[in-house]
Amino acid sequence: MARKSSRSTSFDVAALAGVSQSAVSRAFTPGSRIADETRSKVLDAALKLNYVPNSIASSLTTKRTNIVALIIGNLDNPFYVHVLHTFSRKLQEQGRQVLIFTVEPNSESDEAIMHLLKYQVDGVVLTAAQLSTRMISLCHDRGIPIVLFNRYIPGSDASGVRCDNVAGGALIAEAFLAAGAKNFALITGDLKGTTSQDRVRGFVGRLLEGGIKRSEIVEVEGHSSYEGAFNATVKLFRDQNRTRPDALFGVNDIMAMAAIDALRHRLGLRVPEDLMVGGFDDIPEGRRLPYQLTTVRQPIEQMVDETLEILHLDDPTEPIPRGIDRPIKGRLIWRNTIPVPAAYRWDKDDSQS
Amino acid sequence: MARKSSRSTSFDVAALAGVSQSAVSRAFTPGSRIADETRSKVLDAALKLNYVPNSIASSLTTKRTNIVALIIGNLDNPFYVHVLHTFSRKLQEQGRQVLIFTVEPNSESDEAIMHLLKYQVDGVVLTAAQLSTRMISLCHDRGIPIVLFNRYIPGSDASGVRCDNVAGGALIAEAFLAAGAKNFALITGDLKGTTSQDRVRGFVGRLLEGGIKRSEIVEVEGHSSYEGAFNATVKLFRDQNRTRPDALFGVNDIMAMAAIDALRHRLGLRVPEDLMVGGFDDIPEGRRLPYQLTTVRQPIEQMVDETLEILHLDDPTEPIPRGIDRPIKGRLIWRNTIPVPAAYRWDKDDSQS
DNA sequence: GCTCACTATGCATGCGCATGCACTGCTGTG
DNA sequence: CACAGCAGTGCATGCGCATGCATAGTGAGC
Repeated sequence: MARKSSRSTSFDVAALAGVSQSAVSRAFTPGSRIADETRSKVLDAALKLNYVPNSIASSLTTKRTNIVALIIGNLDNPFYVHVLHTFSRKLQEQGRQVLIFTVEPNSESDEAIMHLLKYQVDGVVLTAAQLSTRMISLCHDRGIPIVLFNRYIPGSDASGVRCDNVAGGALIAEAFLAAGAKNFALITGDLKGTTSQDRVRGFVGRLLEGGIKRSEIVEVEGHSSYEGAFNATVKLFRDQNRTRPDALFGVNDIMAMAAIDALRHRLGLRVPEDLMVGGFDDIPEGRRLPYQLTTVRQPIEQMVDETLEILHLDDPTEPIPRGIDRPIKGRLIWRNTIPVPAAYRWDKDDSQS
Repeated sequence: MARKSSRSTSFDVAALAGVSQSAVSRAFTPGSRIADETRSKVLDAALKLNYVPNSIASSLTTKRTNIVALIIGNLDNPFYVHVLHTFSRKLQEQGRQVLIFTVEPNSESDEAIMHLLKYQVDGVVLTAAQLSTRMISLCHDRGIPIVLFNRYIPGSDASGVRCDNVAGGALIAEAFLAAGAKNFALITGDLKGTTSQDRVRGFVGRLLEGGIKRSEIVEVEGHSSYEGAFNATVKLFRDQNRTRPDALFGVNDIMAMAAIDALRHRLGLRVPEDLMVGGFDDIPEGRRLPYQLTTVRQPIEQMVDETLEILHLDDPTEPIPRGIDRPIKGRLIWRNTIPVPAAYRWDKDDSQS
């Protein structure tokens, strides 16, 4: 049997049910005017014929595809996998689906945008990738809302939702200071990304307030990968002629975990005894026994909810929201890679949720 | 400005370029008869108008959406994330996109199928989820090829690509035997899934050949999660009145890593000195220093390639391939959680690729 | 019993593009 | 020089459905 064989249409169903094609259409359109009796006649016929409405065809008239594009640049980082999962779950609950566009981490996503425009998606979420402002207006002009997730483009009218990374970086710095650290180091991915940038800024800023003028900042080439951070850590501690850092901030959990592995298994140092480590994201892997990483939790659920709210998928007549910036506070999760100062002990949190 | 504002159509472009709408269509259709001069006139006009072909509309006539549905049940397992990534990358190279359908691990994906049928996808890949045979024929009847990835439904005419899990399980058993293990245990997820089933079968089968009649099999409730395996390991070694196992097979890397964490950090045992551990999948996380997991590598690239080959997306007139079963051999990767017997030392492999 | 208001339904049309067919004009061949 | 052959183009149509509009049917109110 060749493909495209039997795909019954609303006309087939109409014929079998003894009604008009419009009736079939209405039977499958919630909130449309149709008698219960007619609807069930239609549904019966549809069942017999294995009819499923062709949403491609309906998109042509409604101008809604119920598809949301998700541009994702770093599936190696479980944090973004979690983000993807959360979007997919929440959108499915609304009867929408995620169309994935994978791009090289930190590369331009302009090409992805050109492709997704073809698919007439209802909205775009961009995570972990760069984007030119021209593309933003291309989307806006065509009435497609786009939200940057955990990044922003200063001075553009693109809307975005992000963790308050400056405040988050400061939380780690504060934890280090409270735990009595003296010499600070930081490992980050590409500083072109606003995410890393802000975390570094928040961290260094808080240190300055604490009277620390100097800290070692290592920018890993490429994106924020485990391997990059591992090698950077080894290098950092091998080349060291000056005093060894006693506090290391990995700008995300993956990098912090890589640093811990390098410290323990390559450099023979103990965490947190010889050196404390802080991370960022709170990925499930960091909660595991070998790590028990102290980190800043990004409230993914809330961030996704805010993103969907800005996208306004339910009401395409609304003007596209421009220039919205929703920084959401993260929360410090005390575990075992930073010694908990007595003053903080009450809110140590090791929960899984 | 309201949405849906300016979305120019092929007619607009045609008008500006001074040609007919058909010419515009042809200008964007590779391999279609059009003079170079006309094409560039059209492309110029299109550029001016920010025209992008509406692939939804074209799908209506061509009956091709260039969308492939991927049903995925377990994004917590990096293996499947890698699978997703590979599919997305390879499909994008062909000008196609992945539409994601996330389902609960090991739950029915029948509902997902009903939804994806609406989107008129060109093909379906199903990973890590159950499926009724009724849904298979529903897809087949409508001319939509579906390939089961790493699972199969015995006796159905669904096609599938999978790692040869029986042979893979046997590889681990063989490694254990060669390393001199005497008492065997195995931790697995839901045995309803053919993947776990086969790995267990291969493992136990090979042990029998080696004269081992008995091994401890622990089936973790729910899906193959880290947490489940961790708790199961603790329980297994605490409740033990008999001789302690000296070889533990985690039916996938995540579970093996969970077991290692439990053994080391909860039970105070050393791996591989007190007890050797084998995994399955070869996820990047298992290569890291704290684990260096000996495991069976699933050749993802090849499996994805075979899947795409079976889907035959380029040639929708071909009959749908039915009942194909492509078991692909995995390869044992020697690392450090099973002591390498002298006879095997030559092929120890620690490469990252 | 008659009209009004409203519900339920059908008819006709258009969404944006691909494509079969007809037509034009041009090149090459005998 | 005549005509076949073909590349290039436009016209018309249909893909499957949603929806505005017209109409038939129903019940309520006087």
